[in-house]
Amino acid sequence: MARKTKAEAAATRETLLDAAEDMFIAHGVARTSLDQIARHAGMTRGAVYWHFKNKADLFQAMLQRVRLPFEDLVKELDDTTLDQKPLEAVRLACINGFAHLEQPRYRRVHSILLHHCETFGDIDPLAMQNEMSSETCGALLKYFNMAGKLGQLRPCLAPDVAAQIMQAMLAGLFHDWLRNHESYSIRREGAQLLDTQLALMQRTPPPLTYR
Amino acid sequence: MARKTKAEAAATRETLLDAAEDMFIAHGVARTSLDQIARHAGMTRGAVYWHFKNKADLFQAMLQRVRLPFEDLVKELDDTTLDQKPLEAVRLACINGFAHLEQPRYRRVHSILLHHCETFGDIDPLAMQNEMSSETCGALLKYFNMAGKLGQLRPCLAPDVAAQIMQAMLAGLFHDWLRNHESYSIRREGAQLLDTQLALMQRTPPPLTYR
DNA sequence: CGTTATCCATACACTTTTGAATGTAAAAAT
DNA sequence: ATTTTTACATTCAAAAGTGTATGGATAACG
Repeated sequence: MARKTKAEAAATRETLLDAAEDMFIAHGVARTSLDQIARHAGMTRGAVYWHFKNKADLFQAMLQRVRLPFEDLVKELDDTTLDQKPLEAVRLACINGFAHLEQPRYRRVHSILLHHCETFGDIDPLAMQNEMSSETCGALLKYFNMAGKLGQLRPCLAPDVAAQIMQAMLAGLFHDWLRNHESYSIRREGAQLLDTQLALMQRTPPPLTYR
Repeated sequence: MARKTKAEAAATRETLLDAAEDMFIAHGVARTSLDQIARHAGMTRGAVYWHFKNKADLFQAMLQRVRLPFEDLVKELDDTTLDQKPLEAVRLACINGFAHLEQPRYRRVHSILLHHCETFGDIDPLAMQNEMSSETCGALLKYFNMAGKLGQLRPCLAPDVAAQIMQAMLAGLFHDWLRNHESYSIRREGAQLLDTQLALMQRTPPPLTYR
């Protein structure tokens, strides 16, 4: 086989990861062999074993293309006036997250992580989910604590419970949407649920139209 | 091998299913072979292939031991005074569901279904999750509609949105707890989140202690 | 009491997948 | 210009898993 240039080699690596996503979504991680991935990318297993140590290594490389921690979603907003409006910061960060998730690559990889793989090799998707979950909940707690101190939460609502509720709702919505993303848009549905929930939580809910 | 009595044969069948749960939890469905299941049950693959057609058949048999639709959780309450208190019906049904889930077998099988298996054979866990989800959401919608008609919901809260929010929160809580059930009790945490959420949703929230 | 169907172990053939070894033509380094 | 890596394809050996066929002891049945 003729040697490729550095750029070409990097491109084939990406091609392999794309093919892996395809196959993982279609048949699950465990049920797709490295040969199937290579064939779907128009190559052979030689290419796979050149770029990746094994299946787990390829899987990890695939995940590293889509990291998005909650705090980064907040930072992307870059709005200093949000310091006095923590609930609005949460809202915008979530909406920003929804927008990210509608990008095919993000959606697909997260779908694989949550719904199309189980523990294998040295990688544990459940541990990753726990990390994501606790990190999100911690960030939410920070903002709800601020909201509590600023008197923007309803008095009957403890900040930590608010954070847990919001975390659970987002996770549930996330899971549900990933299971059938073609049936609705998470930007629209998510925004509606999010706005309603935040309206229920804050001290003086603005008049939301019942429709 | 000597033939067993009918009762003994039925017992070995249960033993095999128990062993399958163990191995599925420990190593995932795809990564456990029928031989590993048989050995863990103190038998050989002959027993497995006698009682089940193949791995998918065994998997389905395992699932059939734990069905619990939301409507059944309501029926188990058997309280006719609940007709005028739909939100209380939802609350009790959820709490009843939490109690069910703390039974080891229920918890383990649902954990397998949600976190330790991917599509294989002719069974599709995602389709099952969609069924569970839509069924739960439909039941919730029924009760929130009643609550709406009875004027027990806050005016800014549309019943269908309320059902979706509640469904998402329950699903998220469910997923999170199944990932680390040893770190907290879903009966306690679930009840707290549930009560708070329902208090936020109903028209005249009772004074909840901030603590 | 004799026959048969059951319950499970054992053995065998087959497929799938993996990891490593080898080959090779061209890009890069010297 | 020569040498050395690189970027794969091809081939090979080994392991693991599956489904089936067969055997054997005995419970169940008439």
